[in-house]
Amino acid sequence: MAKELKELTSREENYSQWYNDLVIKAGLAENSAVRGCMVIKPYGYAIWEKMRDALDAMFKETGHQNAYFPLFIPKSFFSREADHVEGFAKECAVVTHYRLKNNPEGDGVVVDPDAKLEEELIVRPTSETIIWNTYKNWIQSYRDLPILCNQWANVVRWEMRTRLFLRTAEFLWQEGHTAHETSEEAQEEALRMINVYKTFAEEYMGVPVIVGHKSPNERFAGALDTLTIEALMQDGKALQSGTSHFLGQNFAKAFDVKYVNREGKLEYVWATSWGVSTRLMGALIMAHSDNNGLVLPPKLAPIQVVMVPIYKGAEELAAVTAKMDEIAAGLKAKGISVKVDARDNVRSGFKFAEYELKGVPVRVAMGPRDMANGTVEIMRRDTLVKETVSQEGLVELIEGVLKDIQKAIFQKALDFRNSMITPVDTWEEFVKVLDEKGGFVSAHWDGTTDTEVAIKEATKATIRCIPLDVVDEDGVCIYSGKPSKRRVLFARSY
RNA sequence: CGGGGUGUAGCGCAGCCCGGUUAGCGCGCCAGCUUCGGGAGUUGGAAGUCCCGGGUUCGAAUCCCGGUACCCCGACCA
Repeated sequence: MAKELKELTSREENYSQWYNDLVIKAGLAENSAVRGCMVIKPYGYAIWEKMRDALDAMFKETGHQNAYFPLFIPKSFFSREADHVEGFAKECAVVTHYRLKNNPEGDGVVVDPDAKLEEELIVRPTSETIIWNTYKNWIQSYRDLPILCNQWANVVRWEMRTRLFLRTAEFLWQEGHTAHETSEEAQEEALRMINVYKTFAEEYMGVPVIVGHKSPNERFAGALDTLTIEALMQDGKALQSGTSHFLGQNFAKAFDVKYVNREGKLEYVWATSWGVSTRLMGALIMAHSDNNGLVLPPKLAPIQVVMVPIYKGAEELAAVTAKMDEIAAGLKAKGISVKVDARDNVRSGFKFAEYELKGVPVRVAMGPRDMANGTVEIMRRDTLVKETVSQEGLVELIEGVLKDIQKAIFQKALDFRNSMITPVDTWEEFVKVLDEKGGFVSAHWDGTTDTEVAIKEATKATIRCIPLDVVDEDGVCIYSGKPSKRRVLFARSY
């Protein structure tokens, strides 16, 4: 394996290839036999579980409950909201039959033509329609509101081009679907949840994000407003990492969901939906990793501390691992996840490289010299700096180092991100920055979809968002020269 | 869906152009000995429907036709 692991291509050569190799070699995921789908391996799934658990706790903290809705959506449900159909029609997997039979003309099986469904079923690309069809039965009065549900599920979108984690045909996600009495309440909910995502991205993933509104052109199909968190990858491309939508009464109208309000009158309910997916895994990998492999934030690392014994012979190994087990017990008591790797079929140098590839935040190595001196060697993954420290007070030291790594990788990503937001005022500058520097470009835009589309065609850059904290400032659109009231963020993106 | 590339042992590849003994190499795996503070050395061993189907030929990993899967680039999208 030694040589093979070294073959991680450098980021500078081909970022996409590097990312793909890293995902596969670090044991996170691989392509499945089914076109565009992925197999998430145990180590990758352990990271997803960490993310899922942290998010789930935050959803519950904000008053949400989990539920589960069907995988299959009758075609007729799907077509009730016009914008929604248009947004998803091109990428739906469709179930047309319910039975196979032995091939009468030879080997294998064929679809039984007698088993054609009356109405085709769509494999959910998102669940608004089936959920709103259900909510119709749940809601009659203002006393039934709000409904604050989330579901953890898989969805299928038959994308033309796929990339591990970033865009797969099937992906895992959570989708929140809420129903409210008033427009204001629904909008507050949408804002609350995008801020939950921001907190999660920054405090757990260590990935700084910009919160803002999508332009009308980039909005979710069927939404009145889409809020987004936009992250920046190390190659200067943006990644939409989570969205929260104010759906207005569109789905309530499409599925006829009315409630009796406090004045005794029938009214359509107001809705939101919000989601993040396994794409966050891609964000995590691309935001922090280096040419030695993954760099995981301690809060999401399946293994936070790995202990590698250095020894000659079985006796020394036993002695060193006994001491390590003792230290590990102390760490575990503090809630730190530790692995003592006492394998004797690979050498310690191999283990070092392996855990670096997997992004384990802290490595502790101990050999006979340390045993004699009462020390250990400790290395942090983010800086790769090694230090020999006393075994005395080691648990507290490691606790501190983990916190420090969590902070440091966020700060590093934040500094990089901030250095990659470039204000420009002319079209020439705009094109130049996109081509030569990348990252976000802060520029005036006249607010029209025509201009946005023209810019996209000319440069491949899209409006990532209109930041929530944008300050109003008079200017002229970099493309059309028409007046503009504020800057928006453009970038090339995944 | 268009352009380019790849498919040969668990993994990474050579061989193919120019058909010809028993299909090789590195890593990994199994056994032994020596090693062990940054991806060990050595000796022996196991492991292959050469992506699938058809064709040409005395003979096909190699040539021809068809299919299929994956990767990169583009259009589309979270």
